[in-house]
Amino acid sequence: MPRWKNALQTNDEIQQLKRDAVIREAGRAFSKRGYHNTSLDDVARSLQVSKGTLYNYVTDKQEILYECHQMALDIGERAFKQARQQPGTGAEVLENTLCSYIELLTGELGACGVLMEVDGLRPEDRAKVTARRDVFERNFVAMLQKGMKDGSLRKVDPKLAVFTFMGAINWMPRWFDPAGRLSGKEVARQMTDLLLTGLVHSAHG
Amino acid sequence: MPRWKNALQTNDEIQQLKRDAVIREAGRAFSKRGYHNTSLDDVARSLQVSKGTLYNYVTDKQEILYECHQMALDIGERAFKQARQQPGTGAEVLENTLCSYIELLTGELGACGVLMEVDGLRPEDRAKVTARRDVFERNFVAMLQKGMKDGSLRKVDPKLAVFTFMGAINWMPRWFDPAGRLSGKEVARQMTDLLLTGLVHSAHG
Amino acid sequence: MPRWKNALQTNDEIQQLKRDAVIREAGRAFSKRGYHNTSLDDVARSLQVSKGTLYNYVTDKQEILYECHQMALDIGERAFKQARQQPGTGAEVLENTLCSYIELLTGELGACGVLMEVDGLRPEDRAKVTARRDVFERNFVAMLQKGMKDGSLRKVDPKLAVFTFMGAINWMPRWFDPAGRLSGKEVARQMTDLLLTGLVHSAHG
Amino acid sequence: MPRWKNALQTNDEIQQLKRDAVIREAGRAFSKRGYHNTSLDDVARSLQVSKGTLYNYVTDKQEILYECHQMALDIGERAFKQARQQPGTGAEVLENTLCSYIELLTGELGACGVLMEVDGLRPEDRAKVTARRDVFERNFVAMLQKGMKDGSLRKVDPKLAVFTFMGAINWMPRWFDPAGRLSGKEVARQMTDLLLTGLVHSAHG
DNA sequence: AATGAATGAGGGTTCATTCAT
DNA sequence: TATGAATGAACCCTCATTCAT
Repeated sequence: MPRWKNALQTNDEIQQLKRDAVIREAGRAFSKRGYHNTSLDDVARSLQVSKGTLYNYVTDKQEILYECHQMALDIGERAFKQARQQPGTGAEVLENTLCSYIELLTGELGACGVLMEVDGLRPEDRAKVTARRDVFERNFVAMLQKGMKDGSLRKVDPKLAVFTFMGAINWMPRWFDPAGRLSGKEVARQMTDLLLTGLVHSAHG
Repeated sequence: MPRWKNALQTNDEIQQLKRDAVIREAGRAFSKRGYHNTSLDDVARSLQVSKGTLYNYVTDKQEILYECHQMALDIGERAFKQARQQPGTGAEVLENTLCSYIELLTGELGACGVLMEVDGLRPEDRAKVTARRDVFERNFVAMLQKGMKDGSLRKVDPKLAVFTFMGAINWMPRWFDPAGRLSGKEVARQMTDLLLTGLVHSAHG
Repeated sequence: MPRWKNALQTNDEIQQLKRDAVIREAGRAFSKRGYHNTSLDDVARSLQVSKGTLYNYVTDKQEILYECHQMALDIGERAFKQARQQPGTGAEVLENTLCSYIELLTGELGACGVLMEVDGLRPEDRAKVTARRDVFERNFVAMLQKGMKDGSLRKVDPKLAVFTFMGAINWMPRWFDPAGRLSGKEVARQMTDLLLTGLVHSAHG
Repeated sequence: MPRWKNALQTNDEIQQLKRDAVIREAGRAFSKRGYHNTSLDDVARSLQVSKGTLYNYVTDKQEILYECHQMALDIGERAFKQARQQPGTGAEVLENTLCSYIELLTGELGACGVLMEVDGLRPEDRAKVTARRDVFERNFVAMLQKGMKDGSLRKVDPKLAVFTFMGAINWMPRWFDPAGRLSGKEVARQMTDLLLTGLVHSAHG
């Protein structure tokens, strides 16, 4: 049996944890102040290490941005997967998805605010990110269309609805305060309600 | 009678027009790519002049950003004023306001996307902008509360609702294409409907 | 007999007068704030013309500096010539020279302060100016040596004395105010006295 | 006992030494060619580092200028303090002061020539420098007046005398060569003598 | 692995100079 | 001749990145 019951992580794991910390902290800063507004000195200072140290864990700033995009997309896809596993009308699935997504984002606060920073990516990364985001948006659109088909959602322009929702959500890092009046769970619930109730077809029934 | 029926503008007017063009073009670029992502060389190239020429019309980059903020706030206030002059329930007033606001923004496309770039402002400008934006947000909140009082709007957290709306709206420059499938007027109508119907109390009647 | 008794100047004369005004005004500004601290916009504003107009009278900024140097050297040489025409001991000649020089400089206030700005000159001009200045300094040194020979001046290092005098004089534009307490003539008298006789009281006992 | 007898400097000391080197080198260049004539590229080249490196030690060019002013004023005040500690007539005190001041300046060659570059300072620094310089000049004037009162100095306009002395001294960086014919100490002695006793021979008869 | 000094490219800004009117 | 808009080079400054220790 391993000593310390494996509570001591291997060097590789430690490496990975530190790398994650860098990306997470950078993501938080990017979200709040913007990618170009944030210097790696800022990030290093937050982590109480020197700037050079960051380069032990990432190759450059663009890589950090890329990883942030991946994290944000991971979260979105996770929300989608979770929701799809539960049965229900299109409206119910959408509600679950949005609520999960928002709550997850309030937890990983850094991740979502970078979604607008596509220009900072290096071309090959941008292609990957854009492709993945397109899939995400198409899935989102499809989810809405399914709801419209089963009658649980009003018939609206699905793209416009997706963009509207994404805007409302992506704006969150600018105002959400984890230590504030409303918890992440509460914000997720209320915001979902706000966005959705308007969409539920029966509202006009 | 003046020559040319005054169709020829005076030098001062030309100056002003050029200055406006600079601010508008810069605003467009700021909105799409972000303030720090946009170099004045980019802006100058768009206008097909040299970078130095810009300085005949503005004192520095921060001033451009400030003017963009002012334009965006002007638009918001104009929308509020227009809506307030018409009678109606709180819900109706809100609907008019949102619809006007969104449509105006699609026209002045450059203006709205800068609203997140507060850090780039010089301190005294930031104070002015923040103050004005606070007034704007308070008015917005008050408008919601009035609607809740008269029963035309559901009772929700008004601040959260305002932030949600602002997010949806501020995201527009990232996807709206004036030459696209939907006109500005159409987008305004549909988006307002989407955001509001969820808020109308009667929806739950 | 010419019409108007020649009170009307020819075009060439007007040209020349304007050119002089440019150089004089620029010299004043260079003296007070330094050559590189002074933009041609500043000079143009002082003359209430536009910057472009200056180029009708001078080919570039370096030429203005060159002409200022020439003016300052003219003044120095004039002072020397005037003094040499009067008989007297070396001390008396020196006194006359210094006094004339200082007073002339207070009149042409712009000219003297540029003497330190040698680096701004274009190489060929710098060579000319340096050569002429060297002659001036050698004449100055020779004048001191003559006074030492005829016993009217103390034996000191003549170069050091010349540099000391030049420093005291070249510093004047930084503090002399034509509208101030002391007139140019008064300053010239007192400063000459101070430099020649010294500050120690007992020296005259 | 510390290793190497502390001959090895700490990092902080090295930092400080480098910062001093930057300021000193810049001061030398400013003195010889003027503040605006000197680019930081020039200074960096002199120190054989890149321009960006300078910014590890100073915040900006204006700070360098400010520190140069401080150095020059420090030297002046040190000269005053040293002289005041020794008894003697006003004339003797003045002689000691001038001699100390000049000699100190020949050592810190860079420092004195910047005293004319007040416009380059940022406003708050300029206020501090001006205030300190005013104190310096008032002390200087007071020293002269004391000498006039005790009869050891002639009665002359004390302000004019101070300006004359300052001009002679501030001009030094333009001609003094540490490797030249006269040492700093020698120059100090002779120049003080010249300023105090004057050039006229008969004064000592 | 961590540091901090050094580098160099890029962007904002000024200003001498040119040019069409 | 006078104007003022336009240009482009030069400079200050920031910051991502590298490297010796």
